[in-house]
Amino acid sequence: MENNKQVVTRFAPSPTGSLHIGGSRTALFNYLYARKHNGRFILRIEDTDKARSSTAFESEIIKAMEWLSLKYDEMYRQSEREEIYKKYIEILLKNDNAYISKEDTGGDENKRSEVIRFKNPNEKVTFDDLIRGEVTFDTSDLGDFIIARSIDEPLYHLTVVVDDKEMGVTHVIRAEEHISNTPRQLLIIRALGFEEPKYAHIPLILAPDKSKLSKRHGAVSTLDYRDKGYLPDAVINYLALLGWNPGTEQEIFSKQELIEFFSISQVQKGGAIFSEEKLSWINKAHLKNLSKIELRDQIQKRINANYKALGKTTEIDESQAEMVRDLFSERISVFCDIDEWQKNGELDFIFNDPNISKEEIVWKDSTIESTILHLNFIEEKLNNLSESEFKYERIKSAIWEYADEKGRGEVLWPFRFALSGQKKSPDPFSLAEVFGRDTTLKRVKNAVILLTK
RNA sequence: GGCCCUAUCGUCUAACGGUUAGGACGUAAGCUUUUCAAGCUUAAAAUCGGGGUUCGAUUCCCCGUAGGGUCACCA
Repeated sequence: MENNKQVVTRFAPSPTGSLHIGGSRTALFNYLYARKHNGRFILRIEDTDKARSSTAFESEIIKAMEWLSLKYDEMYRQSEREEIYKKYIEILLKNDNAYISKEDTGGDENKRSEVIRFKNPNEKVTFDDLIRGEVTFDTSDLGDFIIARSIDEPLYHLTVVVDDKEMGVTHVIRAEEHISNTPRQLLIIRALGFEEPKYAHIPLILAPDKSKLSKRHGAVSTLDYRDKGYLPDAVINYLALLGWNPGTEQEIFSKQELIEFFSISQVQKGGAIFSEEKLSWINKAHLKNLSKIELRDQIQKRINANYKALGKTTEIDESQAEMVRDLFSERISVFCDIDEWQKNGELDFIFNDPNISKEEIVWKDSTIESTILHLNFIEEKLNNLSESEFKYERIKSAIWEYADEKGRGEVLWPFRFALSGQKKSPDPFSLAEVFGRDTTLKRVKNAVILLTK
């Protein structure tokens, strides 16, 4: 067969909307297949419909692919290739495989009175889909379909066939909705005497109600996920797993691993519901691969952007971002989690001394008097630690025995509350370490003063 | 409606004729814990229905059923 031919795949979106998550997965599968087989991956903008295509959408598609770093080797625009299509339309016309047809426009001024139709041989067409096996259509149902508005205005089925041939595309990996387009394209391919590419129709991505994913289901644009703060590698990882499986129990993959393990034969036939919960879990796993510096920078960027969006001039610096990271990195699944905390003021205690509630700082049935006693003990113990000794373990061992004796909640709750002013927060030892000696002692003293009043 | 595709826990999926039907997300419980997370352990949870084929069907075939795609001078 043609096994030694170089693999060429393509992603062929029409710039009539932003790149949605399903399109990204199609692009990904084409990308992975090409890379795996040392082939070429082509981006082809299918913008023959001038009325609906826009360069704004085109650049959005490109931006999304860049974000996911789905690098293509070549890029084409169909709007720049009309001469090529014209040549083939003429061949089809000359060989009597197509003809100019007089149309009844029904008074529609957008419709042409003359169009070019393909002369359908009305035969059964069978192709071997890499995912579904043999698929057969009776093309006599299709009639003499239109392949061009005029000799200079080709339509989808014609341009796809011509481009795939001209670009040497060997594998057409596209969404399931194109399955019924395949017989039409095969008819044109046969009329032109082209070699047939291999087809792989991948299943659709579904919304929770099993309908086709669309705008009304929330975020569907790929760039929405960038804006929410998902990591591109996590999105790729999740998308790959939606409809494909490695045959092992591994779930977290780098892009390199995906290229290594990807295989069309392991692609699922049925549609899959998109689950943001699982995406979020995968994102969290990928977050662990980020360096501490990257993590800090991302957090700083996110927080400052949020302040700006809220119309505040406040900004946090690197060391403040480091504090947030050290205290909260374990709790972040997606960077947009920070938005919520920030909105609820759950992060404020890191940057400013908290306002402490006199009622809430007292543990359960305890009293103000004993709370003061405990805080004084803590202050005294911590006072004995130098700045460089102010580490989690040292702080803990300075207080633990006492807390154990008096009741951990009795001692640790007020300690933590003095530092955070929050009913929920990281543990007091982490807080103390991150805040450092001065801030910690100051906040403990403040709490005592408040309680003494 | 015609044509085509699909069908395993709620969800993503494994099992390519023989398994106590496995894993993950989510859910619940327990452990841990000053709180909240995290972490660890455990549990509940599935082969759409009916016929075949076979010693034996999740797996192969047929018929239903359900869901989806497509039927443009869009792609």
